[in-house]
Amino acid sequence: MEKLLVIVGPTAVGKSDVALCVSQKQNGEIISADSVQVYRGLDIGAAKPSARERKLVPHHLIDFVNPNENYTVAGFQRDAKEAISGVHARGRLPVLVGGTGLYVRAVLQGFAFSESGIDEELRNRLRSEAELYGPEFLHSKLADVDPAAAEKLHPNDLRRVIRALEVYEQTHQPISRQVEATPQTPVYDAVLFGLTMPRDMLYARIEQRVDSMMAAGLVEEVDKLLHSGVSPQAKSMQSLGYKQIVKYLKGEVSREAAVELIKRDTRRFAKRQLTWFRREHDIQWFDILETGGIEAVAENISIFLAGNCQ
RNA sequence: GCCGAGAUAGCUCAGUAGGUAGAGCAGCGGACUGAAAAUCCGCGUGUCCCCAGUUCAACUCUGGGUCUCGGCA
Repeated sequence: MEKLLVIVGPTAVGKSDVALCVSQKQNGEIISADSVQVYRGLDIGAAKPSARERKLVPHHLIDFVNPNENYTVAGFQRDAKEAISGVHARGRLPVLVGGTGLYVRAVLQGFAFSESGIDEELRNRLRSEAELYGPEFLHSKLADVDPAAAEKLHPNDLRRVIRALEVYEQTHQPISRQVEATPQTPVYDAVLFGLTMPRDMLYARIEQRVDSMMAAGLVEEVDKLLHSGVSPQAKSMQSLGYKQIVKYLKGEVSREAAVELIKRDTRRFAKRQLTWFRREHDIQWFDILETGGIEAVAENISIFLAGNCQ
């Protein structure tokens, strides 16, 4: 089984810095597990690693998707697998680092996605049905064909209700079949590390980071993207920082209000990430404050690896 | 200094003919298998400024104090 180092944690906790440090110590290459960093041109808001950092350690799965395209987990799973093999082929250690929990899990657990892609037409049809008859309508429709899935989903969780219906209509199988099809044994010989820090400190870092993104020209970046033809409706533009700045550029909110919104939504996002990763098994957690900073954490991870790599 | 208004959740504020209190925002917890930085669900977190008094019972009434904000000086 291929070895894999995984570093997860909430946004702004310092994952990239730790990963950079560990990768240098361990002869590693970084594979970003980040649903926004994949998009070209979304630099400041996505907090992409700098050119200098990318020169120091090779980074993968950054900057390779057109921001008007819709990238998905299935694509990420495929691309990540390939990237991981590539790193191994070079005799180096792949370091999967990122805050997109679903992407990480899809790789680690080898989710079995069906061959059929997304049927946009079907999706749009279901969406307009929901608009016409309300979310309850779709939910009860799902209850007819896939009662188990309906039971697990709240009628208001339109995304998932629609997805479950899509799977049923496309494959005539309940969505739970996908879950059953995922392998029970791990796909990689993975060691997982989770980074955290006291909540108030994390929030302070988030606010600081948003301020420096603004100072670095986030507004100009979004403006440029829109002018170069990126649709404000594009998935990439729904990301934190972009969504709110688009609103500002449209004149719907003031600059100050947009900044506050970004901060608030990023705090909420960090909380959701923590909830997600808390549930993940076999994570070795490091509190960055308790451990004594980025370098100390990286050192600890290296020590941990040394003891576990035999 | 005088006059007036106020002090209740992290913030802005509502409220109780006396029976230990509730909205919005913020926050906290949770779910999550092809949009996931997305989507969705749940939860008031409180020395009701302080000290006395009246009362079976005071956040509420009375007295005193402290602080804040207006106005006049």
